Amino acid sequence: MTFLPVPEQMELIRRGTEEIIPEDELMQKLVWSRETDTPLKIKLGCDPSRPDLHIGHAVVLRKLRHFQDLGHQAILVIGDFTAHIGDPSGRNKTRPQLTLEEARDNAESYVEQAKVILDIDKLKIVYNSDWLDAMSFSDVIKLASKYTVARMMERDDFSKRFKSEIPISIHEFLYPLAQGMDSVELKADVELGGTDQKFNLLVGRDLQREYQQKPQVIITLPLLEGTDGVEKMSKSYGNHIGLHDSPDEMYGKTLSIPDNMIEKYFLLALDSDPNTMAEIKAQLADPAVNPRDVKRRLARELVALYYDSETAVQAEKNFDRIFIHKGIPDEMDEYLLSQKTLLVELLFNAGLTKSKSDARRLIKQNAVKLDGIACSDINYSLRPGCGEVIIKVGKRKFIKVIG
RNA sequence: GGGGAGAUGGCCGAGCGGUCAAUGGCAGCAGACUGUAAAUCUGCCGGCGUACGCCUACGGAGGUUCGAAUCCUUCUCUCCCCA
Repeated sequence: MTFLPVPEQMELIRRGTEEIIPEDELMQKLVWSRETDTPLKIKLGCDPSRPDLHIGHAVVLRKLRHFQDLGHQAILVIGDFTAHIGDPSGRNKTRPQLTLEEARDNAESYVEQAKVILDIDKLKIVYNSDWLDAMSFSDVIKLASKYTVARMMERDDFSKRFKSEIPISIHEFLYPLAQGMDSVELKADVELGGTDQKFNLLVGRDLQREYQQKPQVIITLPLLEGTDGVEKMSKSYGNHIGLHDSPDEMYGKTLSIPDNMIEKYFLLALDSDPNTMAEIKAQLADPAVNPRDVKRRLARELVALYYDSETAVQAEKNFDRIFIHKGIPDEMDEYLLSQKTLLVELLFNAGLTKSKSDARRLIKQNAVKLDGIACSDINYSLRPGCGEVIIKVGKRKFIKVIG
């Protein structure tokens, strides 16, 4: 393996990163790697407690992929043991603790999804329970003695919670130490993570020093906000664009992001090169260009990235038909009408509303349309023999009733 | 170990023993306007019934009362102060 010259490697590595700490150490490592023809060990920890990947996760996975493309050794650490502890990062509540078995099952699905981004054949996958589970209580105490409470409290999340009198469990202090031990175990050269992981990544450096290793360089990546443009993308906020979302969903959700997120999405979600970024920036600054069109390009390219360009064009067409021309989708679920059914009943049974009361509310609010005509009668019912009726609920829920 | 405060609907946060399905804010949903953007306006926002109705709910379990989210007992959990 011959490695690219360091400056060229650095250019790709820097793209879209928040911080590289310390940058000169990274360059030294790259120089050394090139001279000795040894790939660097790039560590990325993943949390298998929530295995549904979205394009927010993809940001850091893409960075790992960059390193793979540069010929370095990517190591995915499945945090099965740490998921068992519950990472407090970015939470004001303690996360649920999974059993090791649950964590392992989730990990499989995680890797399955990550395949879209990573070169799976060259990826090294390790489970941190392999070494963490083997530690004895006295090992843990010895480890814990290497860090102080004051240093732990430097972490923003902990100090905030402490100030606002929100509980912090002792085991949460152990989380960064456990993650740091992963770096020691792997002798990682570089560790990647979101900006919310900065503290944990830095602890890895400290612990490696304690264990007479060369400390890892840490690279943090910005957190991508979700479709609301405010909270970081997360399934629990309901603002995520899943890697496995259908092309239509992916396209539509992307168009729903606020305009001020367009640039960030091009950079982080699409991993655009500097030339493209300059172009996008210019377009957004140009009053003659409607930001919507830039966003449409974003949505198209995003779908093309995870599917292909043909699918992306189709997704755009579908979108235009449904939302711009107020048409109906090609495909929708069907509901077979076997007997006279109250509309309210039907909406609920078909899963279009979360309860019958909800269905009634929506009908009263003119949100339910039968073949394009709003129905505000909560007593309306359909009977067999009425033929095909397309029911639309709200902006995007459709069902075809066959009666 | 001692003393004090507190646990309310997705979150924050009000709540005089009856008029509380529970003020308000956020989030969410729908309608209008749009570009599934932003801003704005309107309505909804526990479940079941087309209404005045019923059921479930204010940390858990008991109790007082005609009646409790509101009072008492106890349990669980959390925070603060002192040691």
